[in-house]
Amino acid sequence: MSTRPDPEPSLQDEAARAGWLYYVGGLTQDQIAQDLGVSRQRAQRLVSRAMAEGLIHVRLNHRIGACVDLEKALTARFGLTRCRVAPDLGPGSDGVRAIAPAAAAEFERFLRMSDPLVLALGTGRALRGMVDAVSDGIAAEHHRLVSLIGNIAPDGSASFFDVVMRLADKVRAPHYPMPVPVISSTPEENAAFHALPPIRRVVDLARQADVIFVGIGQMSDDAPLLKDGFVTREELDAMQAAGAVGEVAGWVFRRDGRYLEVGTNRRTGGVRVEPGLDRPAIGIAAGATKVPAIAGALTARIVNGLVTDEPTARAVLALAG
Amino acid sequence: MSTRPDPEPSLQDEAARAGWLYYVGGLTQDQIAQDLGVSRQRAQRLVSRAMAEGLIHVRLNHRIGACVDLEKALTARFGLTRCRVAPDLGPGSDGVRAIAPAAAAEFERFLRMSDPLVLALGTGRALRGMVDAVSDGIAAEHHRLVSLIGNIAPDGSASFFDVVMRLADKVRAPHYPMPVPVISSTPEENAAFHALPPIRRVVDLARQADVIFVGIGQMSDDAPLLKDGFVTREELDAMQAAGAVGEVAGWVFRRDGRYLEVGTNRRTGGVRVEPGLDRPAIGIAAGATKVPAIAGALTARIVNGLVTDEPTARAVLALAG
DNA sequence: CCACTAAGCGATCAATTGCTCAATCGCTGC
DNA sequence: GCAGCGATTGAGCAATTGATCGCTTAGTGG
Repeated sequence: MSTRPDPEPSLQDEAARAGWLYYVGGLTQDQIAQDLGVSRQRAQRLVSRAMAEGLIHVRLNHRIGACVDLEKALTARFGLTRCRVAPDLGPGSDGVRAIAPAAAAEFERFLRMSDPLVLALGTGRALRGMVDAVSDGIAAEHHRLVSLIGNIAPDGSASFFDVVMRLADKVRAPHYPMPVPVISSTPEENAAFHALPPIRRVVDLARQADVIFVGIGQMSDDAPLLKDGFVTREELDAMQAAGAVGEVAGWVFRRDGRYLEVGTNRRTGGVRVEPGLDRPAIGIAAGATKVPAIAGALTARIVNGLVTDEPTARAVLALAG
Repeated sequence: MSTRPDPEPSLQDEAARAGWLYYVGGLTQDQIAQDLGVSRQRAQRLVSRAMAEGLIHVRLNHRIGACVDLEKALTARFGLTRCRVAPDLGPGSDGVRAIAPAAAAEFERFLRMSDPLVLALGTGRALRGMVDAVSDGIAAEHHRLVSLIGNIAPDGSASFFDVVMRLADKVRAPHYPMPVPVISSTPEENAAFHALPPIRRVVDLARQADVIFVGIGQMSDDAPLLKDGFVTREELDAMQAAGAVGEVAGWVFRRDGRYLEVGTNRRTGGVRVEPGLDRPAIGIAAGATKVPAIAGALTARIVNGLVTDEPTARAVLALAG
């Protein structure tokens, strides 16, 4: 119908255009096919691809009453500076899916600030989801992104630690990974790493971060630290016996949010998030198994802000009354 | 399935939740119906309502190559400070639909700035669309919104002029309407209005605006000024004979962007956007009939930024080559 | 040069969705 | 008290959509 003189649109361009016509324009896939001069099946695949690759962002522009109430309750109970509760996505669904857009929006608030900031980040699935949901094209060259946690895994795989890198790539900000083992095999090895001047500089930068975003891990039998091979079954058992319920940036804490003095905490690299900071320290976490961990981190004010979902928020309040 | 203890969710809450489950969660309407405990038809109506009421925002997160090229070409040709070109929504569609999200994003950039700004706005369908697409919940109490154009219509209807009010309502910013006739019946009446001290204060505020957002109207036979009854057929004919092609905030200009010295310009209230400002003056406009008007406003630098759509961008470049 | 693999394409078909219509509900005014 | 009126509801149905399958094509390695 409309003649398009596109010389050579990339596949992504075509997918984006199809998604735009479908979701914003409200055209049917048949019309899109006709407009783009392709078969209907191809149009359908383009639309689906646009969504899958995150070319189309969908955000909820209404504060659902029940969620606002939970935010208020959490803020009051734990004295939070920021709190967002995303609506439930239904029983079968993944908490990370639900909180990723809200977490991204929260993060973008800081990205858009005009004063230069140092933004410190942990790792984990929740943060990964957040980064994927951040809009690209927000230029943030004036901010610095620094990792709180080491990027050397026991098996050498670094795939899980590119949160800062992926983000830096998206927003074109300088970034500072933490080139130390997540957990060294001995306290001495850890100390040796941290004695090196280049690493000291990264650590100092992370310590002076203006804003902190971290996931919160549980220390139950399905602990991420165990699944990813950072702690052994025996170490986990020992720390559980010592009261471990959760972990932030690899540092394990008890039910009341106090850090353990034993176990892998003596060998954990990177920067520990100190309780009671006056700067924003936002926890991003959702899921039934994380409830005690989240409650602990909030109680001790390891984090003073929270992004979570509806069932988790309810459970945390029920647990911590 | 999941038990929801919602005491009394409002209709909007329910719609928002349904939309969230559908668009973000990817559930089918049957599942949503089951989850919310309503019939499938009701779920479908809630989802549709969520979209219609703008509770769900969809944004394209990819710069389509062809649009980027047009932005570059317009920027180079007219020396613009900002330029956004939204993809075509297809032949039958309305240009305003296409540019509203992009315009809103542009506007939100300024809203989010931490320094207090004076933001001046015109009127028109394009600005109205932009305002509707602005996310609510961006607190902007520190900015001031001021209208460039009078809010007294010949027939007394003010429905068209609530752009600033609607916006102020959304972002909770103080706002300053311009309580003068859009176009007075005599130059003397206009002068009398502008001599009043309270009006002088609003005018002064608008003159010192840090950022300006305006629509661009055409002066062809379907001119908005004529349709809305601000000028008579005879006045339009006379101004067309004098070379009128477009209008910004009610002030009529010629093909080269110079303001007319005749016609209603001698009686137009409010603040004229002066050519060549050093502050951002963003035009929001799309549509085949507006092409000469847009080209004129760009040529004379009445606006130094533009948000438009793909076919309009092509046409403007073709005309002003 | 040929076999093999992976990716993309179009057709068919079942599931999902959105629209129309008649019935019901709740409210207003007589 | 009841007729009238608008809004809301559920049922049925047609259009739209997404998945599967076999086929073709392009690229790879022997």
